[in-house]
Amino acid sequence: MVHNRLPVLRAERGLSRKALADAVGVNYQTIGYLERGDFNPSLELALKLAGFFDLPVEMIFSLTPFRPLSEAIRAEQE
Amino acid sequence: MVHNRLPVLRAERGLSRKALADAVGVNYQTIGYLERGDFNPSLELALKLAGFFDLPVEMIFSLTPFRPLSEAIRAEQE
DNA sequence: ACGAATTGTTATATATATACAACATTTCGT
DNA sequence: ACGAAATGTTGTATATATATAACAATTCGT
Repeated sequence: MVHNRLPVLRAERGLSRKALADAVGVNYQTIGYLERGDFNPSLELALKLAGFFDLPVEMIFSLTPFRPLSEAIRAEQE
Repeated sequence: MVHNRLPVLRAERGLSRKALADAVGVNYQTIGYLERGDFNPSLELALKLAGFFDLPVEMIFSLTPFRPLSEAIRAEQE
């Protein structure tokens, strides 16, 4: 199972699913499936999403659960 | 289409396809398909491969063609 | 409070990734 | 030079990702 930070990243930029879907060239419902964890993106889609958010793939998708970004930031400040 | 550096990385470590396949938990022929570009790995497999090689996904898989590692190293030395 | 946009969900169809088997060809150790 | 391991390739079967449609529920702008 692959965990993802799509909902947070999308929310942070105030994007609708449709807007994100258009940006990476997939159907808007595909984004919904991904956010709900119904399935994982293909590698190609993952790379496009990483490109769009300008983040490494690993910061968006992970084999182990993500810490909430808020926590991660606090931890980093020690 | 996704480009990949699997053949180089595997060769560099003197691994057989079977050894790599076992390490990431897939059939050895799946590695063959990937190296030949017959299809792309799932995101899950890509993350496992990145973990195995201890490299970011983007250094193994890319939407744009890779420069040969040898060239990339020379370019970096300028 | 209204309508419009967004989201959640279900269903169907197609494309793609993976497993597995079988076999020919190539490479490698001794 | 021999056998063993590794590779390339083809075919079949199954699981998963994506597109699309349809609709109910929710959120948002005005």
